[in-house]
Amino acid sequence: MEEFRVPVEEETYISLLKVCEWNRATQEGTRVYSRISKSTTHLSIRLGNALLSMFVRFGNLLDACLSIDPDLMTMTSVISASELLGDEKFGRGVHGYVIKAEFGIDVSVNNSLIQMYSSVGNFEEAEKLFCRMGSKDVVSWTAMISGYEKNGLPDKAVETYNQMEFEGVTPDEITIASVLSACASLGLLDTGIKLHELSNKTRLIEYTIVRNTLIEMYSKCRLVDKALEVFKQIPEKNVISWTSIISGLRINNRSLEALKFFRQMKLSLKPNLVTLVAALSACARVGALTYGKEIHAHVLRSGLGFEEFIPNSLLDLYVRCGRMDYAWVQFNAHKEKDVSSWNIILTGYAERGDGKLASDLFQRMIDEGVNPDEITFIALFCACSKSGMVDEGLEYFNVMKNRYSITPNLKHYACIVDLLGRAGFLQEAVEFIEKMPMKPDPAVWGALLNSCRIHKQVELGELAAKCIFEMDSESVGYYVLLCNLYSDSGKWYEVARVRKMMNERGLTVDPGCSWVEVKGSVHAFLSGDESHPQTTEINAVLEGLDERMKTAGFEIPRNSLADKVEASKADIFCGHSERLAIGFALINTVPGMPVRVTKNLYMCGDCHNMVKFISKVVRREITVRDTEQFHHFKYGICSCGDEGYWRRLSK
DNA sequence: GTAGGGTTAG
Repeated sequence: MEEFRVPVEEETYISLLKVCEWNRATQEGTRVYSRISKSTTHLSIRLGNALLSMFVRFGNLLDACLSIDPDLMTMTSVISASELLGDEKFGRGVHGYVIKAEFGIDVSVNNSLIQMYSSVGNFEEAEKLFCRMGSKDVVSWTAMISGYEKNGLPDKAVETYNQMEFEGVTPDEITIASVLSACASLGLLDTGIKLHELSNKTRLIEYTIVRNTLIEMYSKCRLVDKALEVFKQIPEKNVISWTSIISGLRINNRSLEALKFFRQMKLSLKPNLVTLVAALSACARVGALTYGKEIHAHVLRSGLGFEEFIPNSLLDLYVRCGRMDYAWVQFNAHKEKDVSSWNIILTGYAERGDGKLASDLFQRMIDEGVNPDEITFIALFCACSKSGMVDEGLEYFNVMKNRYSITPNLKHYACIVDLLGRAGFLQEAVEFIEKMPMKPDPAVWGALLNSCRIHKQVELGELAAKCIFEMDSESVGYYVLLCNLYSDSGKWYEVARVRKMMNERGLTVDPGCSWVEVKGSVHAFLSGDESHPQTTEINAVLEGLDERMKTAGFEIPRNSLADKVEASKADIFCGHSERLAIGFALINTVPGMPVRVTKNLYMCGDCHNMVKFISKVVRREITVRDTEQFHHFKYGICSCGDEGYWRRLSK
């Protein structure tokens, strides 16, 4: 840069600073700064802000602060800049300056300080400031509420909101949005509904942000139809409205509908990264490989292929669709792999019951200098459990605590109970639970109950169930497990008793549903649904296969449609919908083409047998991904160890 | 004349 020969106007400095800032020209920028500080003793606010903005972009906050004689507005900018960069130390420095320069009575300055402290998780400081503030406004309250909400303390957020209401402060749309978000994460439907009513009364409902968070709240409280209703009422839906409803449907197991909304959205709006991640997640849940690949092509074309969560979402898509080949291509193409990338691919092998490969991968991950996190170990425990690698699993449990200093949480304990129990070490599993340093939750007992089902240990299973229902009598999954334990053990009277209990408590099991992709689009099959136009043909194919199985000397699986006496076998909650999906795929695809099915429940033993047989006689590879694992059928053999490790043990 | 604080979706 040339020396300036003429007196330079402020405007010129500002332009120069902007050029340096945008070109990240640190040295030149610093030279301009030193020239400015030599040529003038007084900085105008505009010049100060330009300098500040440049230094902030360079990450040099100290210079940023020293370069100016800040006023109130500049102070708030500096504070929010330090929050943006997560630099609490600097923020504290500014705080000190605020006190010295007597800015401390300004509400806005204090609000930004509260925000800064709570966003770095320093609630002690934020609360202290908040309490000491002579005059608080709605922004101060909202800063506290959203601070709690975003940093994992949603209950404190709701509490603070109640306090605010008590003190007679009127909330605005941002307050409502923040507290609704907290209700969403807590599943506080009652409070959420009250806020909805309040929004109607105060007309705050007119703000799209309020409706958007209502969509989130209702979705997370499992009332996705209510969310749809709110969505329809938004006159000008923005990207967040669409993304909220797409992910709302996704988390309520309505991914196919979610994709429908995604398509519709694209007619009028451009999806952003968050939308794309939600859409990819929906694709992954229903095995929509072709559509997912289209999105992949689209993100590559628009240069977003390696932005933020996109690479890992794509990886997850391929793993869940059972395409480990694509998954590896994606994994290797992604240069900035993080621990999640490794976790996704590890989970893939865990779901396939490939403990050996998972443990090799774990070693590779360590060798490449990636630090495992708690999810890594959950994946590892699952892999070990499904492969019967008990000793290895227990060893990882020690390694996790001792080498990686990760304190086991309830999920880890549940995994270990599963590891021991599945392998038949039920007594050890019980002792393990007794020695836990915290109160076992329903999931821990659920792992034991599942093991009891596998090993037909009715009495111990009943004990586990009793512990579960004392804490959680709402989750249907545990009733299903208990029913299956009884039915596997031939205790029909008990099965009927549990089912009656479920009815009395108004609990229903999701209907069985299977998805299959044929010629690029996904078709859904509900168990027992005969409304599909090709039902007759599908049934004919399945009956034909039944015949062939009979001739081949197989035990004939019962036909789900003719299934009248329900509580008579281990598969009462399977629904057999995968049979319909497979039948449909066989009719509509060319011979030899692999069939990939995804289902929302566990696959029962009968279906497992039947699919094994089908894969043999029609000479097709058939993949069924159920809620627990992948079953890859080929030549009459399943990848889960023919009948699955746990199935063999239970015989 | 303009500017600063709290803002929803993964």
